[in-house]
Amino acid sequence: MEDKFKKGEAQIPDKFLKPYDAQTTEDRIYALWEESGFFNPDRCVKEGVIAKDAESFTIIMPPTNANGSLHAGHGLVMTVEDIMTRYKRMRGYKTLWLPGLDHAGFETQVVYEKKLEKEGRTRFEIEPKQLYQEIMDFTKANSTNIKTQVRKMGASCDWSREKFTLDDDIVKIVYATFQKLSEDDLLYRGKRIVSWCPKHQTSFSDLEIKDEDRVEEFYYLKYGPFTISTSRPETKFGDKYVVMHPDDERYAKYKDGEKFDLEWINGPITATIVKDTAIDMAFGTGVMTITPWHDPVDFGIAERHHLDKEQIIDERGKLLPIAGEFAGLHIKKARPLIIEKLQSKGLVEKIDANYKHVVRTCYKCGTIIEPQILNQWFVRMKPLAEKALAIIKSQEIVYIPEHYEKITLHWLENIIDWNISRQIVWGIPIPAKICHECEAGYVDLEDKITKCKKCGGVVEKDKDTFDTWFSSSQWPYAVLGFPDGDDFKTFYPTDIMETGGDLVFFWVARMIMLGLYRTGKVPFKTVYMHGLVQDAKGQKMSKSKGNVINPLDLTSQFGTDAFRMAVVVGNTPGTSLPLSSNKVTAYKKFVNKLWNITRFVLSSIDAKDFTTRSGDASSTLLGVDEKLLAEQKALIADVTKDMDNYRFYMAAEKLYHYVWHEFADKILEDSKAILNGSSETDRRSRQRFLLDSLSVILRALHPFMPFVTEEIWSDMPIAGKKLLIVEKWPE
RNA sequence: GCGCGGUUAGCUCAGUUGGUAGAGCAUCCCCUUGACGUGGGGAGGGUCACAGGUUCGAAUCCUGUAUCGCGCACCA
Repeated sequence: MEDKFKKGEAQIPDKFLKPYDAQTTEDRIYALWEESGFFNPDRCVKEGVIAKDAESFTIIMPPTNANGSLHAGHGLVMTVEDIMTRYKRMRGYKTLWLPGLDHAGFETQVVYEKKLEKEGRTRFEIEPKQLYQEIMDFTKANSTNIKTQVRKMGASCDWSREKFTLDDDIVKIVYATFQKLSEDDLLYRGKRIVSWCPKHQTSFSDLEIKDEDRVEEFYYLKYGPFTISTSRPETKFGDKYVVMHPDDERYAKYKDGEKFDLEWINGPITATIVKDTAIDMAFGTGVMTITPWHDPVDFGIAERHHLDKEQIIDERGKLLPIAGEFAGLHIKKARPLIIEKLQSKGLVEKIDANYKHVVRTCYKCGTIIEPQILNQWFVRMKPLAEKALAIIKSQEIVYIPEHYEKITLHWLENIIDWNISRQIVWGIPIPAKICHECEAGYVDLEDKITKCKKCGGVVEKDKDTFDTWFSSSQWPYAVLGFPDGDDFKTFYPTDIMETGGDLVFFWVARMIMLGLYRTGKVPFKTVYMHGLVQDAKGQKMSKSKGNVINPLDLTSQFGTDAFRMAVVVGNTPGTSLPLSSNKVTAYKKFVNKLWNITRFVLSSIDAKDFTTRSGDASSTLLGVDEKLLAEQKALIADVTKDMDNYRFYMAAEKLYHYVWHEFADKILEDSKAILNGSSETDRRSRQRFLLDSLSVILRALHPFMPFVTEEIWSDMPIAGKKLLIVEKWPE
């Protein structure tokens, strides 16, 4: 090894004679950053590395679900947001990246229920209070784990400001919003048809429903003088209204409100004719019977005509006494038996076995959603959506990529009221009282109401909890201490909301609406949607497919810097990203390349002669090096433009290409001759250029590869240097 | 049905106001050179899905078609 360096005069640190060891370096460097306090913008100002009057730059980290460990998607989030944060910090902004954890109501409860299932237990046998405590313990245990993992990713977020969605101050703000919505008549409790999952025993908003194409049997049944059709004969017990279009000439002789008797599943009934324009004359026979309790369209018709509504199926999916001999049977088992009976009575006209239609299912367990009429809290969305629409159209909030704007506008224009009640224990309890007698509900933050204002009946606490998105949609202003906190004044509105495209309605649109509603300002100026991480074959990662990549496996194998480069390069916002270990390997080689470039550069100079910064009197560059410097400056300017326009994939690739194929392959190779040459001035000029270039490269790569660059920086012979994390971005 | 995307080298994808098609990986050939073999030099490989249109000029803009995704809404 020694003779290789015989011509270099300089002594280089021993560590450069060995390969870069990411494992031991990363934890050490992260500890160094944390001790420095530079993740905290206040500390940066205090230490004099950021100007007191500097402009602020804020990213609120999407609160991580505290119910498991990080997956590859989190790895991408942490990487992209850290790149933005480190870049802005180096540009001199008062930079805040605020981390948080989400109790993730339903999601966490589902995870915990699976755990219970494995232990042979079920949530329905556990006292709500105990269940809450168990899940809280589970969440806390996971939180510690997750925070360690976020650190592993190199996230330079301000841990001193970390928040949890169940923190007292957050809950207080969520409650205040609930009350304000009520005062502004934007909140109501209503007996409305909601989407109910019979397995999870809770209602959902329209977003938690997944449509699924199915081929099923479609039954044509005789209903008095009519033929009706249905895919769900098990709901038909209580059907006593037969509906047709008022303009349908085939049925012109029947009048609205006319009654007639007929033989039905369990005996003779009296039916009433209803005329409604919701009927599609071209579909089936143009006649249908309705089940208002279990179908949204039927519910609408019943509401318009003030018809009776009867529950047929209970919360567990079993038939109620109205089903007569079938009562107590699960609908799945009951269907063939009901058809059998109908056939024996001669009421089945025909069965179409290949009926294609869409079934609404629970997005989590795939169980068929059973619409039910329930008393729930709803937020009137139209007025909130209108303000959001205006703001988005005025470009006060910019979407990257752009097309998410159109998708959002479309959703907002067709928005329906938001059911925020969930029948699960894990969440923020709804601060309201419900009347035992008449089911009226009252917002009651101070626990004062004791009697129903309508009927005088006894009231008790609402047992439901908020939809977790109701609290997370208030996250940006809640975590900053709205309305009086200093942070709120300094850092709100935030600059960027960086998240996955799958949350565009669930979270982003609702944050905009509630942010505008509570603070009168947008919660963020830019929405940046990263793509979903897929496996090497381009398939979505899922636990059931077994192709989930744990980012920590990759970082421990290849180093965090390599992982970060792999998820950034080639990842344009909004498109999905296939991740393979091949790609990570390629960037591990790049880390090694940078390491060896340093080894060459440091061994090429005489350190004691080069401890000053560029621009120093002794650093006059000769023509060739001046030209190289100009090219380098052009590259950096280009990269800076990419950074400012959120084209990180491009910035990273350009730097990679420059460092490897320009600086290493050409400049370093050419340098060998110059450094060996007889001209002292040529040699000095080149040495100066190499050292300055390495300084520029390290600073430009730092947001992408923070660990290895910081580690190398610590050995750079530069006078008055600080930690690289707070050095200036090159210009 | 309505809406939003994609279709570029074997694979994964870039291509920033229209100006001779790019990268990484893979393949093939050559090379122990003061750092790095986790390296260096070089090569092959694309009618930019298809058809029209605008233009001096189109991967890029417009129209249509095909095809693959995704989202939303639904008819009993």
